[in-house]
Amino acid sequence: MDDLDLKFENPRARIAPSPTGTLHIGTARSALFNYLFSQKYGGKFILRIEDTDPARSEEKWVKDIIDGLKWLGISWDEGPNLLNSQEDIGEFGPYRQGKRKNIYAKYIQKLLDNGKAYYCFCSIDELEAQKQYLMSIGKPPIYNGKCRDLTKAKVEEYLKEKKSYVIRLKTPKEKIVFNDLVHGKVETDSELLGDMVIAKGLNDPLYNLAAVIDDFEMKITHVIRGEDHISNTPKQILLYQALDLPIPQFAHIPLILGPDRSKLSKRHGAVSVNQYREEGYLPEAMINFIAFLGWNPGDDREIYSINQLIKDFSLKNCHKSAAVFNPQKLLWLNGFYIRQKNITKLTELCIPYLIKSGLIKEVKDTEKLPPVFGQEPVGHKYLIIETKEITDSLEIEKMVLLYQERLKILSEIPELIDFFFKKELDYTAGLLKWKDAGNDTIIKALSLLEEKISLIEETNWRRQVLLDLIGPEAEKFKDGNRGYLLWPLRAALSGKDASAGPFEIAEVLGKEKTLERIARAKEIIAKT
RNA sequence: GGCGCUAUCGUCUAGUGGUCAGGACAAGAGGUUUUCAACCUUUAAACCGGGGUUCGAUCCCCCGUAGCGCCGCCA
Repeated sequence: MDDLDLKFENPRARIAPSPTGTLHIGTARSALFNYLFSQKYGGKFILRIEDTDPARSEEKWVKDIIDGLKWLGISWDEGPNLLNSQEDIGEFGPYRQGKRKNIYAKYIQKLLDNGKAYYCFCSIDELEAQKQYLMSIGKPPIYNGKCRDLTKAKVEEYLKEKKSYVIRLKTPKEKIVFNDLVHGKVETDSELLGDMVIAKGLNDPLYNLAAVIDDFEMKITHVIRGEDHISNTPKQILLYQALDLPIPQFAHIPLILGPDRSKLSKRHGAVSVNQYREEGYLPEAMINFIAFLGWNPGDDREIYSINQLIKDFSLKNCHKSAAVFNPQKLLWLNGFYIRQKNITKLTELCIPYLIKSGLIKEVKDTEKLPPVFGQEPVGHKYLIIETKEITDSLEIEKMVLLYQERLKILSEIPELIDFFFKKELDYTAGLLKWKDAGNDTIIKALSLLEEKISLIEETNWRRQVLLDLIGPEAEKFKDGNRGYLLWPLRAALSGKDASAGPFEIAEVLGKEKTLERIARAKEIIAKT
C-alpha cells in the first residue's frame, strides 16, 4: 500500500449513477473522489449513466444528475453531455447502458459458449421458498444448482417451449481475494455467493455483469465507489475471470451516515444535491464539506477549494470508517463561503431568492425605465413591488452587504432584508422599548432623532455622518446607556428585534424614508 | 441468521510504542456591541472492553462487544 501514488499513471475512473432518483449526496461524493483521483494523476474521469433498469430510469433524473454535478463543479472528460459540447443529453451513445444492449449480447453468449454460465428455468416461487428455508436454518440463501447440469437437449426443449429463463454464472469454488486501495486485503469465499443470476436474457444483463462489461469496454482502471459495494466486488471479480478480462483496482470509500448512524437516505431529510442548491448552499461549501467526509489532508487545514483538493487528494488519506453527515458544520461552512464572496457575485446569487419571494421583480422592458437610469442601464434593473419604485441591483447590493456576515444560506435573504422594500412596517409598540424605557422616553428619543437627522443635508447622507451626529447624543441620552436612543432607532427602521445597525440601515434607506419611519414609530407609540 | 467492513471528544477528525491526546463544528463562559451576526479570549468534552507482546500501549496482535453494510430475475 505504500507506493500507491507511483502506480497511478493515466488512471481512468468513473461514476456510474443510475437515473432512478435525484443526485444523492453519496453519489456526489463518489463522483468527487473519482474526479479528484483522476485529475490528480492526470487521468480521465468518465460519467456513465447506468440505466439497465428501464422501468425505474427516467430522463428527468439524468438531467438532475448532470445539472447537479455541473453545479458542484465536477466535470467529466468522457461521457454524456460533455461540458464543452452542445450534445443533447438524449444522445449519449455508448455512455448509456440502455444503448448498449448489443454489446452485452456478445459477452453473455461467450459465457454460455464456454460453459461459464447456464440457463436456469426455475420459477420465482420455487426460488423464494428455497431461499426462505435456507435462511431459516442459518445457511446462506444461495441457488441449489438445479439447472446447472441440464442437458443441451433439455435446454433446447425448454427454449422451444418458450419457458422463461435467466442466466446464471457457474460459480467456481475458490477464495476470492482483492487488494482494496483503502481497506487493504479483502477475502471472500465464493461458495457463499452461489450461482448468481447475471442476465435476464441474451442481451439483458443485470447490474454486476453490465458494470463489468462497461468498465472493461471503457478501459476503467480504478473503481472508486461506496463501501456498500464492497460485497459486490467478489461477484464482479468472478465475472472478470469468467470473461477473461483484466481486473481493475478497487477502492471502497466509507459510507455517509445519517444522525442515527444508518446509511444516509431520504428519511434523514435532504439528501439531494439539488435540494441543497435550492436552499441556497454554495457549491464551494458542498464540495469542501463532502470531501472531508472520509478524507482529510492529514493536518489541521480544512478550508479547501476543489482545485486545492485535486492537489492534496490521496486515497492513502481516505478513511475506512463511515462518517455521520453533520448539517451544522455544512451550515457553518456555507456561512464562511458567503462571507468570502465578492459582494456583486453574492448579490447575483441572492436575486433569484428575492424575486421568488415577491420582493422584487425584474424589469423586462428597459425602455420604460425613467430617465435617471440613462440610456445604458448599469447592471440589472428591478421593480420593487411594494413601494412601486424602480431601482437597480447596485441598490440591492448595498442591502445584501449589510447582511453578508449574517447570512448562512441564500434562501434566508428575503426575510432578512424585506423591510427595506416595504412601504409601511408592521410591528407593535413593544418592539421600540429598550429595557425599562417608558413611552415618554421612547417618544423623547424619537423626537430627538427626528430633530438631529433633519439637520443632515441629503448630499451628506452617510453612515459616518449619522454616527458622528447621533453617537454623542446616545451617550448622554439616558443613564449613559446608548440603547435608550439607538434601540428605538434601529427598531423603527427595521421593524425587527434583530437586524443590522441603525446607521447602516439608515444610509441605505435614505433620509426621507428614515424620517418617515421614525414618524411612524411615534404614531405607533401614540396609539397605545 | 450468514458473510464482510469498521471502532479517538456529541459530530468531522489529527496523532504517537513514552504527547498536558491536537484542530474544527456544536455547547458553556467572557469580551466587543443598541440587537442579531461576525470577530477575539476561554471552559467542558474522547482513545469500546478484555487478554497478550513490551520496561511502557490509544497506537502492534488476538478475542469479545457494538455499529454499519451486503446477502434481488434492483442498481
